[in-house]
Amino acid sequence: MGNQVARSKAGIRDVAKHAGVSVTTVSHVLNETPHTRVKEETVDRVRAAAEELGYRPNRLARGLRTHASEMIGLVAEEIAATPHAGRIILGAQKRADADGLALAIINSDLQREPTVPPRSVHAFLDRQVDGIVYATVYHDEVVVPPALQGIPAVLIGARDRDERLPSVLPDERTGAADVVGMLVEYGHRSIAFIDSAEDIPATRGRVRGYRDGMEAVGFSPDARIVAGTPDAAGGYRAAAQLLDQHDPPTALFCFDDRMAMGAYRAAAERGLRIPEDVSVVGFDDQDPLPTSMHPTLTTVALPHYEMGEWAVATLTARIRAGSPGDEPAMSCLLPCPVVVRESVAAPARR
Amino acid sequence: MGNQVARSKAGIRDVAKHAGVSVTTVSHVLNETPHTRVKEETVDRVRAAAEELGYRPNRLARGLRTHASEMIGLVAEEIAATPHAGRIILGAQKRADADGLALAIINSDLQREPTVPPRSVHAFLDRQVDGIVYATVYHDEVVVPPALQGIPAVLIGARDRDERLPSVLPDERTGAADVVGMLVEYGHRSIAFIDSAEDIPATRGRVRGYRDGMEAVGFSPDARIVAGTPDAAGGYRAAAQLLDQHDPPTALFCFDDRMAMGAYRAAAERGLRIPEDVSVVGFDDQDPLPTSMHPTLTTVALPHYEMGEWAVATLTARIRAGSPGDEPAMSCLLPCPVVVRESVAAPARR
DNA sequence: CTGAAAGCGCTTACAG
DNA sequence: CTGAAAGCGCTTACAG
Repeated sequence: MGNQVARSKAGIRDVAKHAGVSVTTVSHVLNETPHTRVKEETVDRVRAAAEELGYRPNRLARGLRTHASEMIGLVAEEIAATPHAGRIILGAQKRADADGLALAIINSDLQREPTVPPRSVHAFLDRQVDGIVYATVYHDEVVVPPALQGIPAVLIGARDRDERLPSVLPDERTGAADVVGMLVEYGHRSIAFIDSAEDIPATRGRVRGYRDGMEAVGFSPDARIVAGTPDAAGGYRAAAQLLDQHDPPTALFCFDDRMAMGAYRAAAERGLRIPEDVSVVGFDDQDPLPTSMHPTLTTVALPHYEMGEWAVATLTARIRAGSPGDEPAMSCLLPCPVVVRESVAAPARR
Repeated sequence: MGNQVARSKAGIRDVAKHAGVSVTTVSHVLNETPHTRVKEETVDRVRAAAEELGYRPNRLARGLRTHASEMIGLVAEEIAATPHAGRIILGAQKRADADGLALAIINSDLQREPTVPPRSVHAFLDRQVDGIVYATVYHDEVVVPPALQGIPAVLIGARDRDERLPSVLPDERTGAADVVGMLVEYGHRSIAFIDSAEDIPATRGRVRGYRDGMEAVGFSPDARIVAGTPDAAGGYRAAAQLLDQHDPPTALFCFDDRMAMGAYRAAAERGLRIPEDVSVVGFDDQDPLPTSMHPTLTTVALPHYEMGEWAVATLTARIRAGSPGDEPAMSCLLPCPVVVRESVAAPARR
C-alpha cells in the first residue's frame, strides 16, 4: 500500500533511463561537477527522476572509482577503559559528519609496546579509509608503524616519537597551574597537592602544573606534596596525613576526582567543613562523581570532545591537501578548563 | 632502506603476474573458494607472491562485486550522554571483529519522536552496510522507519513497536527483585525504595522489580516508596525522610547510584553507619562512583557490553541467513547482575 | 550541452 | 586444475 519504494534499489542507469539521458549526464547533475553546464530543463528532469526512484548513489562504487572512500577510521585503545572515550568519539563523529565523512571505529587492546598496532590499522587500510586517527589512553610517545606511513593520520593523547604525525593532547600542566592561580586569588597561601603514586609519564603534567603555579607566586611546593594510590582510599590517606600536620594546608588539590572523594572523607572525619574550613579541587571532571559529591566538586575537565574534533579536522585538512605526512607535523595542546563548583572558598584562617 | 613495501599498493593482477597465473586462480587460492581444487604447488606460488608483494585485497572492490560490504553500522543515540555507550560499542566491536565485520558508528541526536531517524540510517545504507544496530538511550518502544525495512537490523534498549526487529534490553525488573531477595536473605524486613520522580516508562522496571521482590516475601512495598529527583540531592532528601520516620527502614534501595550517594550523606548526618546501621544499594554501577564511595556501594550493573555483543551476534546471524526481517522478531532481556560490595550487611536491630 | 566508452579491483559462472 | 571474460555501480577524460 502507498508509495512504497521498490525493494530493489535504483541505480544510476535506472535514473538515466527514466530521465531519458545518459548516465554521464546524471552523474554530472547529481554531483554538480564543476565546469560542466547542463541545460536547466535537463537538470530538472534528472533531479525529478532521481527523486522519484529514490536513488541513492552507491558509495562503494564511487569509492572504487575515485580512490576515496570518504570514510575515516578511529582506532581507540581500550575504548571502554578510557572513561570518556565516548566523548572523543562524539567529537570525532560530529566533525566527520560535518565533513561528509563516515567514521569507522575499532578497538585496540592496550599496547604494552608504545606502538600503534598493525592489525587494527590494516582492517581500515583494506577498506580504503582516507585517513586514520589513533587515540591512545594517554601515552607520552608512540612509535608509528610503517603501515601508517602512507596515509594521512593523526594521534590523540600521544606524540609521534618520530615527529611525523600531528597530535593533540590535553594541556594538563596549564590546567593544574590555573587551579593554583585560582586558589591563590581566593586567598589561599597553603596549598597542598595530593599526587598519584603511579608514576605515569603522561600524567606528570599535573604535578608540574602545580609546581609552576606555586613557584609563580613564590611558594615552595615540595613540602606540600603527598602521594597515594589514585583512588578514594589513596586520597583519603594522603589527605589525612596532610590535615593532621601541625600547620595543615587550607586547600587540597587532588590528582583526580576519586582522590578528592577520599579527601572529602578525611575532612569530614576531622569535623572540617568544605569549603569553609578546607577547599578541595579534583581533576578529570569524571561524570557522575563531581556533581554527586556534597558539596559539588570544583575540578578540571579534560577536553575529550575537542580533541576528537581537532583530530578529525586536522585529518580532513591533510586528506584534502593530499599530503600523507610530508610537511612538518604539528602538535596541539588543548586547554583543560577548571570547572568551578562548590568546593572552593576563601580560607577562614590565615 | 630495508625491505620497504612499495608505496603504490599491489593489486590482484600484480600477484597473478608475479606468480605466473591468472587472477582467477589468485582469487581462488586466497579466498579458499569451496569446491575448487588447486595444485599444491600453485597454491604455494600464489601465497608467496601475495606475501612478497604485501598484497591486501581491496574490500571496496570486493564489496561492489559481492554486494556485501562486510561492514555493519551502529547508530547510537546521544553516544556521549549515555554514560556507558562506550561499553555497548566495545561489546559490539569485539563481536564484529570476531565475525570479520567492520563497525561504523554514527551519533544520532536524541529523538523526541520515538522513531529511528532516516538521515543517519541513509549514511550507512549508501555505504552498503550489511546490517544496522540502533542503540537508543532506553526507550520503551520505537517505530522503525521504512528505510530500515529492507536490511537486517536490531535494536538495543528499545522494542520495535511493530515487532519486526529483534531487540535487547536490560532486565532491570529482575535485577531489582534480586536486590530485594538478597536484602531479605540478609535478614532485612524493612526495605525502602527511593524512586526517581522522573517517570520514564523505560525505567519503571526498577520499582516494579522492587514490588515483585517485596510481594514475593509477603511484604507491603508501598508505604516504603519515596521519590525524588534522580541525583544526589534527591536521594538525600528521600533518604532523610525515610530515616526520620518513627520506624525507619533498615535498608535503602535506591533508583540509581547518584541517589545512593545522597542517601549516604543523610545516613552520615544522622550518625548512622553503613552498613552496620543501615544498608544501601544503588543501581547502574556507574564508574567511578560506586568504588569511590565509602563504604563501596553494592549496586546492580547494566549489561551494556553484553547488549552490544548480543546485538551484533544476532545481526550477523540474520545477515548470514539472508533474511531481512521476515521471520518473527525475537526480543531478549539480559540479566542485570547485582555487584556486591561493602554497603550491605545484616540489620543490627529488628 | 550531452553521450559512448573505459576502467576502478575484485569475484564468479563458464569453458576448457 | 586453470583461465578468459563479464560485470558490480559508479566517474571521467574525450568526442561530438
